[in-house]
Amino acid sequence: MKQAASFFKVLADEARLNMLWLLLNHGELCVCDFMAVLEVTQSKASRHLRTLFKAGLVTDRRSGLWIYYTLQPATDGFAQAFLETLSSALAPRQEAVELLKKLEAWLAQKNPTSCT
Amino acid sequence: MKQAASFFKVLADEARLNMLWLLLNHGELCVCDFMAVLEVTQSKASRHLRTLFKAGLVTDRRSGLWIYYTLQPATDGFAQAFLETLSSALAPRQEAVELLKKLEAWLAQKNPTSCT
DNA sequence: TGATAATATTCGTATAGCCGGTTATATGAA
DNA sequence: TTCATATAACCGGCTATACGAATATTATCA
Repeated sequence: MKQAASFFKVLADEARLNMLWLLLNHGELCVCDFMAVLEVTQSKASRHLRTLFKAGLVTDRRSGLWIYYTLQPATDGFAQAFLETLSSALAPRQEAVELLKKLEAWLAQKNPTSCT
Repeated sequence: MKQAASFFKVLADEARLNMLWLLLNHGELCVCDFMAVLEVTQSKASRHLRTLFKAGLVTDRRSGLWIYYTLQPATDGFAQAFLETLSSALAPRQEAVELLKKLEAWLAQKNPTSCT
């Protein structure tokens, strides 16, 4: 039960929910993608991604200067079930749809070798 | 998204998860039932039940001195989906099964007119 | 009315979590 | 090696939340 509570603590933050939502719909994203799409500071983006990482919900992969984050597949069964529910619960929401649009727009115009 | 985050904040506490789990498996319970089964102080039991109430997850019904709490049916759709997932995710857990046993034992020996 | 039982609320405190700004680390390029 | 970029980690400050103890509220009963 304690474990369940700490899992929900990880979900209990808007920034982290946004990040999970993006990752649920787009394989691999780097920190600067989150910064751009969610309009958060580097400090904030990195911090929350590490939280997700420590919780075992995402993995990272370094490629040069950039670090890509991905959803960690089926770690837990418990987490798996809730992420699926989360995905379907968010999908119909206006706000969630907009976020994905914003992500696509950002990726389309992003310089593939520089974040700035 | 903000709304989703605050929903998970409500779930992000062991005491509240325990309470929801009991309510998912047993229609109506009064505050002293939670105190006995979860072995928490009156203050703690009442406080967390009010939190669930304010979040719209449970309703209350007064009968004499006692106040009975029940799951609020299908308020939200969002909440509904997660409570179902929660129920199936917890069901196979040893700890959760034990809690239900403890609840049954308590209800069986409980004096129906007095908590003490 | 007074006493008692069940529950809610308040109070003071302690802990946990979030934040932006700053610094440290790692990588690649000149 | 030096410089620039991307990211992580650290540092105070602030806010939110949890807790037990004490108190208030509400309902019942004598």
